[in-house]
Parts: sequence; structure tokens; C-alpha cells
Amino acid sequence: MAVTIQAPKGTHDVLPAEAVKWQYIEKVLRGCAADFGFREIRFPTIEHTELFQRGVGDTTDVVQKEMYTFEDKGGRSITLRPEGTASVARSFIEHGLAGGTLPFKCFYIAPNFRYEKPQAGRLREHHQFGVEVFGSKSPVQDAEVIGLADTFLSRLGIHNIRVHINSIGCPVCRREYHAALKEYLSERKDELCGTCLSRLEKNPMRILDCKSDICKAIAAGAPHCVDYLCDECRVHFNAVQSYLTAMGIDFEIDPNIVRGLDYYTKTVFEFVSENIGAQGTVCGGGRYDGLVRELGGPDMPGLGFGSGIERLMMVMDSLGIPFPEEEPVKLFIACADAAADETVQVLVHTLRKAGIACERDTAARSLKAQMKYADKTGARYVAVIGGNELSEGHIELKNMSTGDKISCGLNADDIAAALN
RNA sequence: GUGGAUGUAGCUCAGCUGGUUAGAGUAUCAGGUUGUGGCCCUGAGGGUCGUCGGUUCGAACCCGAUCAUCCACCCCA
Repeated sequence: MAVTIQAPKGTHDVLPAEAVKWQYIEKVLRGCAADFGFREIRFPTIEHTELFQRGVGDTTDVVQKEMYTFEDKGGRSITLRPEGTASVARSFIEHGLAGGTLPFKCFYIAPNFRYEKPQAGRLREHHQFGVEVFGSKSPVQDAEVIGLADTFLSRLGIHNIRVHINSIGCPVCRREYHAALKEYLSERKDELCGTCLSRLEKNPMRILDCKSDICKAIAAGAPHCVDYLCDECRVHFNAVQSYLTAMGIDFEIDPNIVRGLDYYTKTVFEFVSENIGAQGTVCGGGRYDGLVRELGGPDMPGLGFGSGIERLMMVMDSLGIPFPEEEPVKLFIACADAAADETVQVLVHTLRKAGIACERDTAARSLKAQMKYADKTGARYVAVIGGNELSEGHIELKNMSTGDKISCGLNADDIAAALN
């Protein structure tokens, strides 16, 4: 038992009973994306390591300590995708989509890999529904993307979610803000916790997100990025808020949202649930106007979000949101006599070719056991075929929920007709 | 990477202060009239008590190490 092989730490199997739920969620997500004019994009699971170093940012935790990186047999440094945005941006540039119809709007459902220490809502392989837009710098697009997130959550029945938004400005206004923030924090250097002390030089904005009580208190009095926005960023952020208000989306401005990926500019947002433990962010994203250029493409504004499907599932389960029932087989044909075996096999095969879902016993079990199996799998009808049916040339289709029986000829056409 | 909790049948768990062949419920399979499910009854299979080592006459129970899982920090979806 101890020598059996388990799934690697932080990964999970999705068994058939659970897979049905995944299919449902994916269907809702796809439908929602389509309604907003987003088309699916697929991209490789592996990328050149450099893509994430340049795209996500060399100093981020994700790149510094969480990537599954290895050298392939050709000596190239390859990385298992830790997030989707960089891949989409790469693909957008590589295929010259900037020369096509803009804005380019796409979505994906794909696994991401990060070498994390697992806990509730945090895995080493997790699946993300992501959405990206290139080619619009208008605040309407921000509102549309946030509106898309709001819509799919609502369609999934997830309503008690808090929407936090913030603006972290553009490189111009952020420089000013950083200076002000550093000045404020430097005066309180002695009180900061160890990790925050090291963040002071590298990325002072992260201190605003520290969980330590002392740092929280210090952060509470810190200058806010929103107060340092340049005119352009301020107008943009105000417009986003107006749109959201007009759309009836409840949000709160949270000056402490600091996303951990370097590419974000201007609008950033998080959808947070309080039902699933410490890792409550169910959807997070923002604008990244500099990313495409950073990756060697044209000047091209962009924005998007990622949403963890495992976390969505956790929220839905914690709220007791029901999932649609699995569609069972239409007919189970039981075999009561070895002499009928081949007839049963020909029948199920013919019916399946005609598009009728049906099953038979393949474990040589008793009639009673076959009935139990049909019952447990939820088969709508059961037909028993034995010596009597073979000689009389007709069978009975038993409705398993009512017990009623329909009589029909012992052939696929009659059965198909009777089942309609 | 740091900290805390937990590891007994497929699943949920019991196992009194260490004492002989480790239990229950559930699930699985088979029977309960010879060809008909859901309820009920009977029976069967299934565990080297995470692993290794130590203490002891004797350990699932005590000690140590290790591995795994879970939760929190960090970070993020």
C-alpha cells in the first residue's frame, strides 16, 4: 500500500462523478465567453523559459521560485506554463494578429503549473479559465472584461462575491507613487516585518498586502496609489467605475490590491469569496498595456483575467449549488439465457449505431445482478432477453421509474420506435 | 521555504490505562423459488494498523526518524 504510486503532490484526479461537474462549468464558461464575442485559443503547455522571465517578470515569486523549468534534450530551457497571459501574448505577436481584426478577444481553459506548497485552494497543477483582449485602451473594455467575470459567476450561481478594484497607474505615475511610498515606509523601517523590509527596495507595493498586523497598520496609513495617478490614468479609472456602476456591478475600491505579476498597469481587480478558506480569490486580472511591447511586439494595450476552476468548484460546493444530473443510458438489455447472448450483442450494437445509448452485462452475471446494475446506473428502460423472447419474437421494455412495460418486436427498429 | 494537525479495509470511522486470530457502518460480490431492480435478511472477499527503526516478555496503541495528506504563513487562480 505504501509502495503504490500516488498522484504527484498538489495534483488531483478528476473522477467520472466529478468530471460531470467540470463539463457543466466549462460549458457555462464557454457560453459566456461566446456571448461577449470571445473566441477560444489553444497554446502549448510548455514554453521557452525566457517568455515568463520577460513577460511575468524576473523578480516575481512565480518566476523566481515557482516554475517547473527543465532543459530538454536539445539543451533548451523549457518551462511548464505557470500562467496563461504570457502565452497568449506570445502567440498574438508570433502570428501577427496585430494586423488582423482588433480588438482581438480570446479565452482559454487550460492547466497551469506552479511549484507551490499545497493547501486549500492552492495546487501545483490548477486549471484556469482565462480571457485576454488586445488592441483596446478604452475603459469600456475594462468594464466589459469585469462584466464578463461578473456574468459567468452569476450564471454559475455564485452570488456572494466581493469585487475589488484598484488602479496601479502607468509607469509614469507609478514612479512618483513609489517614491512617496518608499519615503513613508522608510520612516517606519524598524516596525516592518522581515519580509517587508526586504520588499522595501524591490517592490514596496507588496508591503500593502502583508498579512502581519503591524505591517497592516502601517499600510493603513500609507499613501494610496490612486492619489498619485496621472491625469490619463485618473480619467481612465473614473470611467471604469462609471461603467461598472451603470452596469449594476457592486464593487469596492481596494487600494491594497497589488497583483504579483509585473505586467499589470492601470486597472487591477479581484473577485473574492469568503467561503473557501484563505485562498479566496476566485478571479483576478487587470490591464497590461506594456506587455506586448515588452515581449518584442508592437505597442498594443491589453487586459484580461484568470479564474481558477478548482476554486470555482469549491465555492459552488460550499454554497450547495446543484449541478445538472448526468444523462444515463436509455436502455439496458439483460441476458437471461446464454442462448440469447449473441442476439443481445447484435441488438445493443445496432441500437448504438442508430444513436441510442444502451448497455449490456459483460461480466457474466446473474439476471438479478444485471437488474441491480441497470438500476444503479439509472438506465431508463430494461429489456430481458432469454429463451422465451427468442422463440416468441418480441420483448418487453420495462420503464425503471414507473415499472410499466411496453411490448415490442425483437428487433432494433421496433425497439428504437418504442423508445420514442 | 516556515509553522500546526493528522495518518487503521475502496469510503467514513471505532479500537478502553500496550496483552493472544484488528472491528463497525457503507460500498463491492454471491445467495434468500427455477427469468426481473429499488426495501429487508444471510454470507463472502478486502487491512503486514503510512514506512523504517527503537523501548518492551508483548505495540495499531509509547519513543525517534521518514514519507504522505490536510490547514495556515508566503504567494496566487
